[in-house]
Amino acid sequence: MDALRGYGELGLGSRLKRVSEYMMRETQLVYNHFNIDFDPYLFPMFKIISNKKGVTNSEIQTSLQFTQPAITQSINKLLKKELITYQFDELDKRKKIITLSNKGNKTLEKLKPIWKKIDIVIKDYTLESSSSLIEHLNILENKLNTKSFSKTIIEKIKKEIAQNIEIVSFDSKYSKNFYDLNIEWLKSYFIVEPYDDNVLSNPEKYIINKGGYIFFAKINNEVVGTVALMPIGNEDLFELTKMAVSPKHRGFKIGQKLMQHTIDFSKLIGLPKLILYSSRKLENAIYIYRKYGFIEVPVEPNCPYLRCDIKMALVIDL
Amino acid sequence: MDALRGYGELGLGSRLKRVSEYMMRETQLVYNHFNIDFDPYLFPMFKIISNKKGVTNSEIQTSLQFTQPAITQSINKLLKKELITYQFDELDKRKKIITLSNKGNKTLEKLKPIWKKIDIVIKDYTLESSSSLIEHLNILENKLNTKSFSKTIIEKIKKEIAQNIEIVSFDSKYSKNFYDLNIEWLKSYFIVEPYDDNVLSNPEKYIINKGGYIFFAKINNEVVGTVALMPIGNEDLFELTKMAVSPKHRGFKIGQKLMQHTIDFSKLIGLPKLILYSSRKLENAIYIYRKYGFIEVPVEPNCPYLRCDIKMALVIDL
DNA sequence: GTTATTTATATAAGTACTTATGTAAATATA
DNA sequence: TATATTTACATAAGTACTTATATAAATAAC
Repeated sequence: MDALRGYGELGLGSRLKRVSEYMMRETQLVYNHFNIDFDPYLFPMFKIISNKKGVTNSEIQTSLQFTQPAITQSINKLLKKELITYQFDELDKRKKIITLSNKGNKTLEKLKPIWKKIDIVIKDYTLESSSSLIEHLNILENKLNTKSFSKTIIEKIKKEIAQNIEIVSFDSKYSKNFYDLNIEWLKSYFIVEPYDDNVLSNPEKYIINKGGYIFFAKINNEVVGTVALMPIGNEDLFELTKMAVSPKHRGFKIGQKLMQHTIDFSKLIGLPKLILYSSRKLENAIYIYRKYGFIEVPVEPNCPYLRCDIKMALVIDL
Repeated sequence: MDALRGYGELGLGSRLKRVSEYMMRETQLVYNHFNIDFDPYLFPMFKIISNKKGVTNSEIQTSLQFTQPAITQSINKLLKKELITYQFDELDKRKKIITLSNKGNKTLEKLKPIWKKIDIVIKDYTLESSSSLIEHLNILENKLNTKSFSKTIIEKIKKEIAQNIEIVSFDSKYSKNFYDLNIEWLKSYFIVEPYDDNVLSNPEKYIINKGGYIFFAKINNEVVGTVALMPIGNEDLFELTKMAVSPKHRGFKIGQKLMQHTIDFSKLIGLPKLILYSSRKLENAIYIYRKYGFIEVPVEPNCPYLRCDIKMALVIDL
């Protein structure tokens, strides 16, 4: 099947190239997945610039052993992406002193955790003793064939992020987050009813002051999801509502974390039952509701939301 | 110095690429050195075509795991170099059945000994146990930095060729070789005197029948060099003359092999002394003459060649 | 038995480098 | 102090791939 492997040491050059190109492509997929505008080929240069705080074209060249035009071209790409800036050396006007831009520093911070995981995975794949370089390549390619490099990395990162989700209670400083997170899915799936806008704009008035609760999911201090418990009529009955996750952070099981927290909290304060109104359009949400034990019940005619076509209930085992 | 090395596993992709490109460039230098019109990037494809005797574009593609346009483009390059031919499959008119051309087979034969040496050198560099892929790359790059890959390969091949040089005595079938080999250096360094052309065209008449000897150096049955011993006046005195090595095969110590053989032969048949006429322009030749014990003697005024400005003699220790 | 899909190959344009060459500032040379 | 050389960077064009798309023959679907 794989002719190159059959050629042993003779095919080493072509093989190194193949593995390299595979890893580059896969790393690009990882960057794309996390919406980072970066390019694996720019890694060595970007790393040098970030390490040395002020380097010239030719300094990079001697560090990397690429040709000088390759460095110039990469610098131009980094400039186009606005990740670096430069100024001319005052003593030697030919020299361009290159540093990371603000955007570059921000991107660097986003890249660091990814690089960390890449390093871990490659170490996991390659820190194994073997009797020849070819054998090491075989080991590496076997592992890459079993499961794609990008998938492995992405899953590891997601897992770590999921573990670092923090759930916090309402604070007025989160009011804007509460509005933004909810208006996003409302706008994209339905039309925003005036009552919606009122509640979302004044969560303290409509939820907290009426004895309700709002929780937020945070990753590295960034608010990425929310959910609310709102008392309705009967003192013991609460509606689970206003659940939202930022589009950029979907796929990290943030919704499930919020749901688990809400149920745990309800148990803690002794709420016997939660209900919720939703729409069958929101398949992902319904999936989570069912997964956490919500069961479909008949929708009453005077349902509070126009978009509602499903009602679910969860009896809490106190 | 080498930033990429400092980045460890994280820089693996870029590093594999760097090593691969280095090996490709160096392999190209080896092919160029031996005047073989071939390209290291074409190796995997060419090898498949030569192994399978009749393959299609898509068969190559599945064997190599490159993209299909890459295969089409390489096929076009091989066609341009006239190394392959193709014909359409009779059952499926879309399929191009590709085979090596005559020129391709000849090139393959030239390539095989080079590939053998490349394999040996890479094995020498990489068949070493180590605890990680990165460490293996370090070992390889260290060795490649010590001495260039191309130089190592070229030297090994030359050494082997030098060991396979065969010296044979005159046979009329070598007459044309004798002429061609000598006329080449005569033309490029001097003007061909009528007497030269006569002698070179009729070696049997002018050398063999007069009691002289001609030897030829052969590599794989190809005549690559020659030298003659011609009796002059005195029965015991012979002139070493008409020494020539094909330009393509210079650097393999063929001249030295011919010289050693001539001296050994002279000893065997009891010649006490050899003389030769040459030109100081021919530095490489003079170097060999001195190396094998020839000592400069005064040039007589009636020197047989116009170009002659040096006479040398070797007294043979019988 | 026509139509849709798949397969085999070709073409076009883009990318990340390369080699070759150009330009301007700095430094060495005379 | 004028001129030659070196250094720092830029530009142009080529290469060995890539992705996207086209085309024609073969096969499947209806």
